[in-house]
Amino acid sequence: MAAGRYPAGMGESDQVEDALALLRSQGGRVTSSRRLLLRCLFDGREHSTAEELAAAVRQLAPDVHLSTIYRNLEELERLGVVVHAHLGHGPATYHLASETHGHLVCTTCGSTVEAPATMFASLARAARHRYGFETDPRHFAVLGRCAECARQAGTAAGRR
Amino acid sequence: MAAGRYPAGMGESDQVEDALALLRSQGGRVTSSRRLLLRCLFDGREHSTAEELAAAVRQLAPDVHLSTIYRNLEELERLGVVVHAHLGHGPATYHLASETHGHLVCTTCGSTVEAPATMFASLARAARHRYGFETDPRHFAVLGRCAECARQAGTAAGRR
DNA sequence: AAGCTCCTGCGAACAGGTCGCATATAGGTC
DNA sequence: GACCTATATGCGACCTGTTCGCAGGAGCTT
Repeated sequence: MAAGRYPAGMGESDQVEDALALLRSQGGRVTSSRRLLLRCLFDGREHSTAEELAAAVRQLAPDVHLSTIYRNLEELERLGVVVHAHLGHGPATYHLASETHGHLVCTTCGSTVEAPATMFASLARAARHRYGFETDPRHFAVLGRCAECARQAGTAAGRR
Repeated sequence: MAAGRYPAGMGESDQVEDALALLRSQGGRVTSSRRLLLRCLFDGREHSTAEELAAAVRQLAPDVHLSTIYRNLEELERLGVVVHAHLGHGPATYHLASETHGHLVCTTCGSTVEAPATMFASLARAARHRYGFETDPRHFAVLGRCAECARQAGTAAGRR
């Protein structure tokens, strides 16, 4: 689980460099910790916490500090490269802004299901219509019970 | 803002006593801090944080400790009397389970709009249908921009 | 190569929440 | 009403997730 996460191919390098170019164009500087962080974001699984990203980055650069990860994530978020979402009670998770989707988080087992933005379309329409509220489809976290946990709860029903 | 929140009339007393009876029927004990907490929950505005509830309770019983508030809220949640929800980045907010609704939280100004559960019906249906996921309509927190902030952002558009 | 920024490591601080412990108190029993 | 036991409470310590201030280091411009 720990090994084999990072730089496998070279596919995402372009995207990493694109993001770095954007960063530079805004007066930011290209540093190795930033490049590594971006690489981990593009390579790793989605929904990484800051801690997980720090661990991944440290496999190649052991001295990168957690606070640097946080600061860089904040910067990347300002640039629109990544977004974070709060999935339940734990730490925030970060993923690429390009992979916009909602999250269905199981409060029983903690698993998360990604739901396409289209699933939220009617809700977004209703919110706009009734309240003038513009929902942000990136930042969704809908809690409930995943199929498996719902089934188990159903089986043991009447208990409580 | 500080004065006049608690025990105004006697209207909610029945509900408070109902909840206490439920508590007692489960082996719990009726204590003054619990009665006060319930009263604040019924009287106060919805979406109170633990800290706010503690402040309200302390107006009548200054020695009630914050951890007691947390423990009692946890207990009341287990009994299904209250629920908590996470509205954005701040502390969790608690409200009566009977007042079930979703929340639209403005990420710009922090205001929250309560949305009836019906607004989430089609989302809930889609989630169940596609993923077998049973959404919990009490625990929603949908982020975005309220009408006012959206308008201002629209007015100043092209900036950023 | 110098110099001005910006970035980083580091630890301290912070916020929100939880826990363990000794003491107090609710509420059943005699 | 006194007694007893389980439950609640106050209190402080702790924990997790995140932010901040600072001094030193490294990118980019000239």
